[in-house]
Amino acid sequence: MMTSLVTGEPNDHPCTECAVRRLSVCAALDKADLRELAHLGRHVHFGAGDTVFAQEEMTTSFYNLLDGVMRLYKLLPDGRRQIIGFVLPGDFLGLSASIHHNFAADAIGPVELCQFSKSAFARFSKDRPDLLRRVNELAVRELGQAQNHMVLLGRRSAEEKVATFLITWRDRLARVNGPSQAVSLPMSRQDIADYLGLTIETVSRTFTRFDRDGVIEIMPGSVCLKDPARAEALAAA
Amino acid sequence: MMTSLVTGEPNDHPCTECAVRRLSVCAALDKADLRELAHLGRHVHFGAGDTVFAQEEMTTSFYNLLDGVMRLYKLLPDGRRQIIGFVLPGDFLGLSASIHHNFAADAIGPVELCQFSKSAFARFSKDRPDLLRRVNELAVRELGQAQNHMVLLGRRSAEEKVATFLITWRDRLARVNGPSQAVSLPMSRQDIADYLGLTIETVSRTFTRFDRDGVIEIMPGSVCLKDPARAEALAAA
DNA sequence: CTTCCGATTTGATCCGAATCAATGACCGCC
DNA sequence: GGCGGTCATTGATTCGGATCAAATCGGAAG
Repeated sequence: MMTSLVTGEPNDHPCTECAVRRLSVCAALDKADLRELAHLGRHVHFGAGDTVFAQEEMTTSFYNLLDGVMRLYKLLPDGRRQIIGFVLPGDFLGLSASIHHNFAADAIGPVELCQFSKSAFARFSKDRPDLLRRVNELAVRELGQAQNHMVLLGRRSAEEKVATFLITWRDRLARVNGPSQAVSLPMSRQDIADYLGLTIETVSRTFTRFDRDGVIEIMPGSVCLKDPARAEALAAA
Repeated sequence: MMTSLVTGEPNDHPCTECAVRRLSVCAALDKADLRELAHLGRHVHFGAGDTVFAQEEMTTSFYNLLDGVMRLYKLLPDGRRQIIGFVLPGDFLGLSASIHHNFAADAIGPVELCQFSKSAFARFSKDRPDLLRRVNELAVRELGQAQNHMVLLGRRSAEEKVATFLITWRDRLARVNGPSQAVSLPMSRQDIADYLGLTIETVSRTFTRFDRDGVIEIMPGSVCLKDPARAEALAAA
């Protein structure tokens, strides 16, 4: 847990060549600012299952995810877990209303992150309204996702939850990798269950039913969306 | 529905005397800026049950709630409703990731709002990093609330949901009105049910049980927290 | 004061998803 | 190639909360 590798002092990759720049918070910056920001960020690596930060831990850094997938979650004292989101390349990580994190973040597979000291980033963004607005934009987008997820958790059946998850996840993957019929699922069934407010058994049964009904085809580490229209109908209704 | 009363051209109240300033987005502004902002905002009134804006409606304004309570909700095509939050005086309203609202907002009782044209507010905030940071702060706080609510919706029992709601609502009221054992509940049982992902019957039964067990005393339009410690224990576990 | 009507409470029953319990598939590792 | 372990699937049963169905309350209007 929590073994990070710093690959290169300050930041040996010029941000101008960053694969996720157009998706990330950095899209708001011009060349000169990017060059300056490059000195503040460092690349860090975490292995599969590693915890990048724990709930209640002090917030010292912001992160941009460069590669891999992460899960964000909150734990109740008795061990129940709610996954509040999955993180994809380009997503910004670490905004918090307090000086502590109020959720934990794990690497699902190996991940690469661009890490910024919170105070350095705050100093850098202080007089850059474009960057502030961009951070705002990302926070508001996340808020919108959270609101959609509340509807799913509070008012949808197991079948609708799973269908909605597949469609939403496919669309998010498409923004990063381009569209594809194959939907890669790097997270475990337990992760999906904890994201959807279900048990692992219910998730598994629903996948199996969708497979039998020809909506999807289950494959190791992914599913193939055989009938996207039907899946979308289940998700919308 | 949607009949608003504009009380006074531009804004006849000086913002310096605004009762909710310390809670609102305006807390970030100095006297000169406040005076300028006063010209951009106008006070509007809505009656009990009025819809201030509907889901999918174009986003034209931001609002500060001055007085009263509102509900924010999303509807599914078949009529299922999820209330994603209640709004109290000082709360900022209208942030959206798109040009449309992605939820609807109703006045629960009569409400007073301070309305700003979105474009005018954007122009005003453009070169005021302090204000941008304050908007950010409020968005991040709301995001935190949404994340907490996801845990509640996904992983808590009916009893825990109701207890958590009472404690959280009491604490929010306390920030506006100061602490009190009486917890005013201006929203209907149906509203509470749609906020907690339950049915009205389950909410009612849980209230009744808490009353019988001496945790609360049910009163018209409010409850009295007889045993806050026990309620907090139910909410925490 | 009485009537009316929506909001709330209470009761009986049902059902979807959780829980409990094996079994089966897929790894990495000797 | 077999072994142990984790993760996923499948089946049987239970249970919490939903649904269906009446009462009952309480405030507004006359």
